[in-house]
Parts: sequence; C-alpha cells; structure tokens
Amino acid sequence: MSEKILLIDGHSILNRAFYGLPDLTNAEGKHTGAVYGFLNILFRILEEEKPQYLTVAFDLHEPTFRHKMYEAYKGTRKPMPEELREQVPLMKEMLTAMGIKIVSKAGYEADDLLGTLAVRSEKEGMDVTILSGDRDLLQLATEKVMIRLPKTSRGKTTIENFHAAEVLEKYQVTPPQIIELKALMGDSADNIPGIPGVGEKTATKMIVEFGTIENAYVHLEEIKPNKARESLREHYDLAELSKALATINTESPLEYVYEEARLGNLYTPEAYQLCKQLEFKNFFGRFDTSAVPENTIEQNFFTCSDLGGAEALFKKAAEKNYIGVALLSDKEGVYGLGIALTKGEIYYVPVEGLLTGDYICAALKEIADSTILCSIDVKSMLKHVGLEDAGHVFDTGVAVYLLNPLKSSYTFDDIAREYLDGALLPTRTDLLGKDSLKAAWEKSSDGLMSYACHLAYTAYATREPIENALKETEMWNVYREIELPLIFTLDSMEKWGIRVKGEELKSYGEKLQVRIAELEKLIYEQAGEEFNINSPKQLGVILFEKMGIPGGRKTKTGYSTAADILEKLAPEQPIVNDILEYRQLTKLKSTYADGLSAVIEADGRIHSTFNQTITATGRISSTEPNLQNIPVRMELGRLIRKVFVPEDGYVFLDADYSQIELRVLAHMSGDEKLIQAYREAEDIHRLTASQVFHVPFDEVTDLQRRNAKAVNFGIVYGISSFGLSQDLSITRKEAAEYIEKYFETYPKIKGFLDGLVADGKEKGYVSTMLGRRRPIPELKSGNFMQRSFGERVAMNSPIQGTAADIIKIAMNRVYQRLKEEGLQSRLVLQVHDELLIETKKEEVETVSRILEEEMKGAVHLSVELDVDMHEGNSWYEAK
DNA sequence: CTGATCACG
DNA sequence: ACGTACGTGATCAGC
Repeated sequence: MSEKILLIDGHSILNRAFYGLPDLTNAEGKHTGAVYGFLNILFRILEEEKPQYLTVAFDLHEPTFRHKMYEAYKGTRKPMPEELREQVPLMKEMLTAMGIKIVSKAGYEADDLLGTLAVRSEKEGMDVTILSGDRDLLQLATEKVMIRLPKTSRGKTTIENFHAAEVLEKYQVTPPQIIELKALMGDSADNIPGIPGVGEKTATKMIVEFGTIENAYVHLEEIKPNKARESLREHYDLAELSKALATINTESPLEYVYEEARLGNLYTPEAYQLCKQLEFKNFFGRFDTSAVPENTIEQNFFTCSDLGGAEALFKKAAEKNYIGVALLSDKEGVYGLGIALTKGEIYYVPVEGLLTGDYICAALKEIADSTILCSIDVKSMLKHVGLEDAGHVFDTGVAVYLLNPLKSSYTFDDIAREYLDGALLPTRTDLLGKDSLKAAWEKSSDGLMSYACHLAYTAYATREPIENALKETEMWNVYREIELPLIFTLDSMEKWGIRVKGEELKSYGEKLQVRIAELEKLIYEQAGEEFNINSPKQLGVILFEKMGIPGGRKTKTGYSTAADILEKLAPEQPIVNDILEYRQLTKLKSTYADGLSAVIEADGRIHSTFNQTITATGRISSTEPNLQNIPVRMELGRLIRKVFVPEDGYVFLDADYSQIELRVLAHMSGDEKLIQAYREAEDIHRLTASQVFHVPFDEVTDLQRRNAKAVNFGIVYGISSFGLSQDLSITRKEAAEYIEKYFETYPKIKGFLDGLVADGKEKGYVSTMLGRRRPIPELKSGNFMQRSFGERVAMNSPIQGTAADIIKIAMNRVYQRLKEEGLQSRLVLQVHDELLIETKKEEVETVSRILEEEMKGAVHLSVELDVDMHEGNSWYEAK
C-alpha cells in the first residue's frame, strides 16, 4: 500500500468556507466562520483519506510572476473582504498549532506549490490528493493525483473528485488540455482574459479537435464559427498570455522535507486553547483534555463538608451584599452547592452526611433574605429553594441571553470569557466528562467540586460587568421588569404542571393504531410491495420511480415528499391521500399519544420545562414535552386536548390575544388606516380585503379574505413576493401586486418596515417596543440569501418580540395577582398568545376579570388589545 | 448527528 | 442571478 499525501489550497478553501457559511463571530467579535469551515472540511477529508502527509499552501501577498503578467495587461485583483482577510493569519495560527506544515513562496502562487509537490510526490510513489475550490487545479490530475473540489449548495458540502479519467469524462479533454480550455475561455475569477467570443462550447470543440491552441492556429481556417476564428486570429497574443496565466508551474524551486509534513497528533493543547478562544465547541470533543493545563483559579477553592464549617460559611455569606451560588441539582435531588463570597473565596459544600440537600436549601433561603444570590440558572435553584422575591436574585444566564439572544447555550466558561476579559475557564466537559451531576456525585468526583466553584465564581465575578452592559444597552428595565419576575412565574407553571388523563390518551392511541394498520395495508397494496412509509427516501422511490408520478425532485437527498408538494403534484392519486392520512395519524400517535403518555409523572400531571433563554425574538419555548404545539387546527388532532383536564373542583380558563402581532404592527408603524381598521372591525382580514381590493365590506369573497389574511401574515414575517406566492399558489407577479396594493392601503407600513431594515443595518440589531434587542449579523452579509434573510428578520423580530414582551408582562401580573389575592387558581400554560389557568370553580369570575384586566392592560397601544376567553372542563372545551 | 417532516404560534 | 416566508421542538431514518 503506497503512502498518501494531502495537499490543500489554503486560500481557496478558506474562501469557499467564508462564502459558504454564515458569518460566525466569537464573543470578542472576531470573525471565525471561514476558519471553522476550513477545519470542518479538513477533518472530513482526513477521516476519508487517512493520509500520512499533509501540507497546506498559501499565496504570499506579494505580486507573483503570473500576477505581474496579468496586471501588466489589466488592473489589479479584486480585494478580499476584511472579514475574510483577518481570518488568514488566524487560519495559519491554527494550522501551526495543530502541527500542520504550511508552505508559501515569494513569487509563486499556492497553485504552483501544489503542482510542484504533486508532481514530486507522485514521483516518490505516493498517492496524491489535492483539495481546492479552484477548477484550474484539474490540469494536475493523473491516475495517482486526485483533485477534490468541495461544493457547497444549500448549506451542505459535497465533494467532486477527479482523477485524470473523471476530467476526461466531464470535460472531454485530458488534464493538461484543461490549460488550453481555460486559456481560450478565460476565467474572470482567476483573471484570465481568454479569447473574446469563445465560450465553453467552442473552446471544448476546438481542443477536442486540435488538442492544443498552437495546433488550432495551424488549422485556423478549419475552425467553424466564423466569429471565433476571426477573434482567435486577432487575439493571438491574448491566447499566449492566457495560456501562460493558466499554466501551473510544477517545477517551483521549493525546499521541502517530507518528514516535516508527516501527520502527527493534530489535537494539541495549543490547538485546543485556540479552539476555545474561537468558541469552536463542536471540535472540543476531538481533544484529549485530560492532559491540558487549564488557566484555573482553583487555588482559591475550598471544600466545606462539616456542619460547623458550613454554618460559619453561610453566616459569612449572609453578610455580603451579593454572592455567587451554584446549586447542583436535578429532578432527583441536590448534590452540592458552590458559593463565591468574593473573587478569591470560593467554597464547595457537598451533600454528604449531616449536610443534607434540605439543610443546604433551607440555609440558602435564609441567606437570600439579606443578600442577593447570583446564579447562572436561578429557575433550577427555585425547584429546591422556595424563594419568592425577584429582588433577591440575579440570573446571569437570563441576563446574558438578553445581551445576546442568538447563542444556543449559555455556559459558564462562555460567560466568563465574554465578561471577564477573555478568561479561559475549563468547560463542564473538562471537569465532569460526560457524567451527569448524579453520576459525578456518586463518584465523589473532584470535578464536581471544581465545577460548582467555577459556576459560583463566574456568577459572582460577572454580575457587575453584566449589569453594566444591561444598563448601557438600555435593557436593564426589560431584565428587571420582565425577565427576572418571569423566572418565578415560569417556575410556578412548571411545578404545577397540567393534569392529563393517561388512560384516555392510551385509548386514543389505540384507536389511531387501528386506522394506521388499515392504511398501511392499503398503501402496500397500491405500491405492490412493503416498504417503510416513514422513510422519505423509500417513499420517494415508490412514488416517483415505481409508480411514475411526474414532477418529482426537490431536496438534495432526493425527492421531496412533503405534504404540500404531494398535494400539488398528485391530489387525485389515492395512494397519496392514504400516505398523507398515514403521516398525520402516525404523527399524532408517536409524538402526542405515545410521547405525552411517557412523560406523565406520578402526580398524574405533565411538567413541561419553559425555557427562557432559547429564542432569538424573546418568546419562551417549551420542552420535554413541548406543550406549545399540541394539535388544534385539525379536528382529529384537536381531540387530544380533551385529555388535558383541570383538577377536580377546578375548570380551565383559556384566554388568547386576538391578532396581537398585527395590532403591534398597527401601533408601532403608527399607520392611521390600520389603527382605524382595528377600531372598527371585528374581522380584520375581511376589512383588509375590502380595502385592498376596493370592494364593499359585505361583498368580500372568501378567496379575497383568504388572500388578505395571507398578506397580513406575510407582512409580519417580513414580506416577500416569493413567499406569498408559495403560500397562496399564485404567481410571483400576482403576489407582488397584492403586496403593493396592501402598502397603498396602509401607507405607513412600508416606511415602517423599511425603517426597521435601515435601522438594523446601521446599528446591527433591531429592538422591540420595550427595548429587547436582537442582533442581526446577516444584514451585513455579502451573500444575497443571507442578507435577505436578515432583512426579513429585521421586519419580523420587533413585531414578534414586542408581542412576546406583552404576554410576558401579562403572565407576570396574572401570576402575581393570583398569589397576592390568595387565590387557589394557577397559571399552567403559555402558548405565545394564549394563557391557560386552572381555575378554582368559585374563583372563575375573579380570575376571568384578572385575566382580562392584566392581558388587555399589559401595555397601552394605539389599538386595543383584544382578548378571547373561554371556560371548559378540558383544554379542548376551553379553547 | 443531520435532514426531512410536521405539530404549534 | 442568487432561492425564501418568521419563531419553535419531537420523531424517525439513515449515515
């Protein structure tokens, strides 16, 4: 087995990664996307190829021979965007840290070095793989030299591979003839002028026929298209120049020692540090961190495992103005407590012997009377410590979420790095590995102690800078008035949970199963074979190949079998309808009937988790299970809501805002016509239709109303004619006309939306009415698709986010009033614009008044906030 | 572990 | 020319 060398075209791959990926930045604002993408593809290729040698070639930023020749011909190369330029040294630093050989040479391009090394290595008897984004390199392909060209389409990277044979197959010419082809066609990206009037087709024909440009000149008179012949005759100098430009020099005088390029351990401590700095979390797992020296503060950690010591510690803690705490706990119990009294006095109190979880939690509650507990996750602490006053806690996680709601998680090492001057703390995985808290506790691991202390330290040390940041960004009010109290509201909802009739859920599932089995049989009969209906891949083959339904194709992995596609393609096919019904039923069974059954707890209730730090817009989300997507639109699914019932002696009161987002739009835009519409109309979609289509209110057709409704939605989503046309199955042109008419009807809306985009571009973020921000880095992207996305987000986020702020205010007030007025009724669910209260029967009147007052009065807008309310003995009845 | 699909607002 | 509606989470297939 011969040895293998991997040669990488550094700039070219970095370039691909830069344009193919969203613009990532780390906490310091350093651009990292290209480096990340480069590493991703590097790791992938290494795993596939397993080479013994590896070298990355870079251009130097000095003009090379080939540049000079070209620049003499015309101008200079186009500049590299700054966001990419700054990543070049970073990339080299990373490669060096990983012990990877880098080559570059004054006067030579990376291409030349790659070509030179490829030729040399092949002579040494090696297999060669060249990774580049540049098709020019194809001239180097042989039987032993493979060129790999990564292509990113729709976010997914596929790689095209070329030995000499594949080049011939795809381009009809040999690899050396690629040079001739390029020279004739030209390549604006590579600054090769080419022959005017000669494109890919003509060039290929000429080279296939004559082999080389020189030979083509010999046979000039035989060249077919007259235009090409004359152009060629006229531009012989250009052909010569182009050929020289396109030719890769395979004999560069490069000093190169193979041993220096031998692949060793890439996952060095230096590389790990760099990955941490750049926040490449996905790569952390690749490093063996056991031997990595950490920048630690551990010398200040003390364990306090005796009762007397703990007492003294708690007493001291109670005298501080604020302390950092980390209660290590899960559903099953409490494992320990980290306490930071100052930046240097950090203690760990394990649950052990006389120091029980209950004791520690009781102590914490008492301490909170006289000091502020700063924690990265207050809600998890509330599960065990019955605090009631938001004034006595500081939630680092929620605060950092407000400052940047785009992150997918808020870990202490991230928070420390961002708010403590780049401090590099070990990660949870560094300290605990893959162990759960419980597992670590059972081992009495030192890691657990260190973990608790690092958490407490971070919460303590970051409080001030984070508080300052909230004030500077004018989000202190949102934090204090909305998010902080919300922690307590959500905690209460989670603790109460919602009662579910397990038996009925089970029989609902069984009922579904009967029909599912019938459908399965029908589908197999029609298909003529048994297959996995749940596999889009298998299903696609059956429908579009075996059964010959026309018009397939859509996704990168094969045919799309999504419901809307199938409905448009073959609404009359019985098998399609059976499949759609099958899909619907299996969804209901697996996600809802079976899924919900599995999470009913011993108290007969489901306790979902409401996450406060997930969404980019400020909404909350619900997990394990998600109670915010229980079916309602279709009757069969809606029936599931019958198993959600109040406790005996209670009923449900369900209250939802009517079109809150459109009302927010009316208010924020200040459009008098839309505001007036809301003051007048019961049915805003019908009124919109009547105004947009200039017909009397009572004569609006169902179709007109439906269209108007879709436009209303579209506006809120960040309108685009394409999106609307998809939704309504109309042409883009028609959709554009609707939108235009809408903007004519409500003249201030367009200005408002344009203003949001302009504002977002200028500031880098957009804001809700209450000051919550969402950064939109995509607005600055050079990529059309990403920038357009940014623009839609700039239009949608302030609206969706303001609505989220409003219902959060309402929830907090409802929760507070139920508590203050000593009522037994309780808030149990929030579904974005809807609140569900498990209401004591005697309190129905009081509670409905509270709901109406607090929901309508949460904020004052120039349109009324309308609330629909229903009472029932199940969620089904109350909705 | 990612993509496709589909449930909700 | 580019290729899309905004925001979520759970499940299943198939690498």
